[in-house]
Amino acid sequence: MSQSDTVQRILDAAEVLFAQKGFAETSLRAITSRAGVNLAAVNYHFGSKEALIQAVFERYLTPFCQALDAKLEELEGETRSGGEVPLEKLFTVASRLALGSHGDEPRRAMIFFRLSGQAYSQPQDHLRAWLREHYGPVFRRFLALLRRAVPDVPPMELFWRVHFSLGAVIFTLSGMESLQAISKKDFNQSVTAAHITQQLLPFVVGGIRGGG
Amino acid sequence: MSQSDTVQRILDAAEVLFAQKGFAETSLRAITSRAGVNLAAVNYHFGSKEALIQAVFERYLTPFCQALDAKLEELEGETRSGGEVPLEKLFTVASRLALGSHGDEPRRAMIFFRLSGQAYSQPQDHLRAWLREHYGPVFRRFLALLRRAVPDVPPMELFWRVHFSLGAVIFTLSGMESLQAISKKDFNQSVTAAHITQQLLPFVVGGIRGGG
DNA sequence: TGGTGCCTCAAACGCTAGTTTAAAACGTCT
DNA sequence: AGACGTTTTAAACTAGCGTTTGAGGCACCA
Repeated sequence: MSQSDTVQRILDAAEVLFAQKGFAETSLRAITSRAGVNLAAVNYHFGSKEALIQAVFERYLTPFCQALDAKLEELEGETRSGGEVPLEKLFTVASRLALGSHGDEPRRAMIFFRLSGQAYSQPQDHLRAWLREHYGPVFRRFLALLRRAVPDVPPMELFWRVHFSLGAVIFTLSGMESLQAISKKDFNQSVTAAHITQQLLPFVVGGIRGGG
Repeated sequence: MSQSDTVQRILDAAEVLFAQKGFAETSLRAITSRAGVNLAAVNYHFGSKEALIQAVFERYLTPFCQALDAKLEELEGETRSGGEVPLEKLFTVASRLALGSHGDEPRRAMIFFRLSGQAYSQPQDHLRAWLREHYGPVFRRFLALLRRAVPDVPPMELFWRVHFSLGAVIFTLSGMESLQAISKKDFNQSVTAAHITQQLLPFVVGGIRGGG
């Protein structure tokens, strides 16, 4: 078993367990047991539990943000010759990337949204600060394109509405499995990632534009 | 120190600390220390930490849900003679009640929204199930009025959009203090509860109606 | 005054957590 | 084959957790 193998197995196990039970409620013993590695391996390879949490985020977020950044640059290029990117297209691009930029099934995206939800509801802002520092620029780039897509919405209100949208996405996907049960019971219809994003798009677009 | 005094002091301390640091990260020792009572008092008066968490929710939610239920009944009465309650009015009523049904400043509402966020991102659905069981009927009553306010939105989509809205609210108010910092820096404008709900209303209304 | 419930208190219990240690195993190069 | 840096292993350590215990305090009524 090579080094990277152990590291990857730990990351895989941690990703799933953190999403399932939260950071505090997931013990290193549970992670290493699931990964089939020794308990001490986490502290050996990552240094601490906190560092492991950051590593889990980094492994997912870095490819996604690189892909998003490239795509946004492409879109900026298109609009340099006048016009702006439609609101729907911006969100479609982002969601398609979030769901499929890793080559694996969108199940991982779900797992990761759950993680994000827990990161945000976490008190200590170590993690939040770290996320903002590392991935803030892409977010601001997205926001700039957004501003040109809805020029009639004042920047201040747009800022808030983007956060509202983020909340809708993360919160919903965080509570997926319970919502899945409700939805199945009330509407006899199961829930897929594609299905949810399909529902999300009109809501977010309507919300950003504002109503009333 | 009378009994109810100790109980209330524990609830006060727990409410703040749970919101600040989460359920798992808040120890009974921290709670009793802040409350100025003995460690064993929690297990004596509430039985367990889990029961204390439920008690915190109950103390807040019961008055709110009673007030909301009464208000909804009143609205139903108005519409019995034909017509339906406008979307804006439904949400205005709900938000006003959430912010002011306790006689104290809306700061408590913020604390409570943080709690809700943590309850939802929590893995064990003991709490979620308990909340649903106790306060589900009011929610369904609200949903029924909503359905009549936007008859052109299919029930399935409305169901999702309501959850998206809930997510927007809880997520935003959960991350308040960090958003406060950003907003102050970028827009030189501080953030109040009234201000946020004012921003939320058009977003939620637009989102529920849907755009695109 | 003595007894009866309710409450408080300091101390301890059992347990699990993250982390550390030192020896053993492994792979690689001379 | 032997030495060396890296990785794995089992075991222990320290700390903090929720909970329990039994003695003590306090108000109230006979």
